[in-house]
Amino acid sequence: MILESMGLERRAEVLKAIADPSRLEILEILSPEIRCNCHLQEVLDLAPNLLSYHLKVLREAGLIEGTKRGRWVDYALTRDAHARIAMALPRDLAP
Amino acid sequence: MILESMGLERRAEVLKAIADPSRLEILEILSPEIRCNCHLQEVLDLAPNLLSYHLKVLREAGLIEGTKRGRWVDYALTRDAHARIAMALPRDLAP
DNA sequence: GCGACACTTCAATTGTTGTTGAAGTGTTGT
DNA sequence: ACAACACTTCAACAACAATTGAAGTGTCGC
Repeated sequence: MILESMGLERRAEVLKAIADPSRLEILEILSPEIRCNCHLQEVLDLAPNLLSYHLKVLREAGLIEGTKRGRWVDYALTRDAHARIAMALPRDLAP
Repeated sequence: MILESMGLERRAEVLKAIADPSRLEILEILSPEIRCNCHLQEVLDLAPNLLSYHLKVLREAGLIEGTKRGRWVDYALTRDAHARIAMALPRDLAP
């Protein structure tokens, strides 16, 4: 995907993905290191299926990706998570 | 308001405020210069009351402020709009 | 293979947000 | 004062997102 060509709608989608307390927390847990779903489960106090839902939202926004490892799934930030967020922010208002 | 003490909920609120195509556009119009509501009206193609609604959301997030000038209202980014957005973003994921 | 396990998906409900049309507030010009 | 104007607020509706409980997929150990 070419990040430069993100329209307003797509940018809003990325921002919506991070505009939720649980998902903010997930991103911050994943920011320094890869973590399995089970670890998120312990830390976050969410129903398993609800956690799955939030992970899906983040996946569809292109911010995280999961790789299966046996019964578990290891989640990590995508390589361009930073860039996607940067592109989504209002121009000249990024930190 | 002490920006450092923004909890997850409050941070998510700020992000929700900017996670909308119309509001992204408003912020970018306001980013270089102060603009009256009437100008936004012309540019944005939104019903007047709907524009008012979106401006209110941005106001309540502390990102813009309006000052009355006769029949019009001049809107501008707040001094700490940048900082609020920076605080709201997931740590270590800001550009 | 079978049952327990870890997670995901589905369908249904609830809760929030965006949008609309009508009424309200205050300002300008006559 | 009055009417036209610029914007805001209100109440109602539609669209969307979050949450729940139940069913589904695939993996591990016996």
